[in-house]
Amino acid sequence: MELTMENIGNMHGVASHSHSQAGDLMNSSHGRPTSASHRNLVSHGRSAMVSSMASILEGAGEYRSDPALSGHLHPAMTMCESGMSLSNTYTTLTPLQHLPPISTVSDKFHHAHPHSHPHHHAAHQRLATGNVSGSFTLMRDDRGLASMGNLYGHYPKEMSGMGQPLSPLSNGLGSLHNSQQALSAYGPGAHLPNDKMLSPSGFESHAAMLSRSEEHLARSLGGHGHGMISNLNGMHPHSHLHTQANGSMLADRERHGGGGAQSGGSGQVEEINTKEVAQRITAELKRYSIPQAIFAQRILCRSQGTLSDLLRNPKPWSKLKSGRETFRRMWKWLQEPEFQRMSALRLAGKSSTPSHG
DNA sequence: TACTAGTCAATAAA
DNA sequence: TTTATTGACTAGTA
Repeated sequence: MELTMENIGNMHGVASHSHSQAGDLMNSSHGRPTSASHRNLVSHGRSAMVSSMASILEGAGEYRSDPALSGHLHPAMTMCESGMSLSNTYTTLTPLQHLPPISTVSDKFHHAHPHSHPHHHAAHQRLATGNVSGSFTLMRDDRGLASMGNLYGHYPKEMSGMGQPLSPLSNGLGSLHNSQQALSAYGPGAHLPNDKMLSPSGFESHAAMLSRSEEHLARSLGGHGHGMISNLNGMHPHSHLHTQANGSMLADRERHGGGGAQSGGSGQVEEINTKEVAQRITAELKRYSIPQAIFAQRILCRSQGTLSDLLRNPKPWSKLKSGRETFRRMWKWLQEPEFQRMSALRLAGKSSTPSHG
């Protein structure tokens, strides 16, 4: 565990100076967005998490709410530069170098927009952190998610609107309410190739698989997890909460992969329910008052407009090509525990204030 | 060459 | 201030 921290810290060190576009975002793009909205949350004193998240967006260097967090936890940091940072985050659990995800894509970043995005050069600096696997996945849940539950449970506005009992792992699944119908209207053809992820049969299948992944968390969660697992296993196809935690967004990925497709359900994914991911991301962003621009830049390495479009008009996984990477990142981000998500956002912000000191 | 997919930057709208 | 929309560009492929 400690080793992990060291590794992470190591990553941190490496990444902290490899940033550039993220910093560029904060420095030149908006400076300090959401300062008003998020403060709203903070003022509520909902949770250190919220304040953290808020501070992340606020000063990008003010993040002082949680020393433990700001201390050394940024495995997910700027996935843009580090690219596979997140993937590695899970490597500890399973060999997920299965697909050529972020690394491959980030590889494109170099030449993606050499004219307008010269700062992308940082992308290839993606540290060869193949060993920097952050096994936080297990260690943090115990306390991390525990507070997460409260965190979400404290959320006022969304909660009032959602009116649904969020489990510690719900991770803001409030959006699922919408997703339900959204799924129905998923594109012109509701019966797309990836429709299987929604089909009852497929549901049970992947639901079972998911249970495995969730089980990991459950174990860490202790008692909390059981309920979740039960839910996942039950995965009532008729229930409005059909989409459970992280896994539910995934199509029956391991179904055909088994071991190759990240049995842990934390890293690699064969298929992602883009609609669900979009819904959840949207919900999370709202929950934390995270501007699309910030999330898009720091987590996805995309522009605000792109993110907006993806969130509003997510294409079916089967129709995606290189665009899958973007959704993978979103998905991975959702997989992250709250504090790690913050780290990801904060990281960029942290490095975005080099000239500050 | 034409088409598709993914993205960005600018701009409009809330 | 943030989000949504749009036109244009680039890359990959048939």
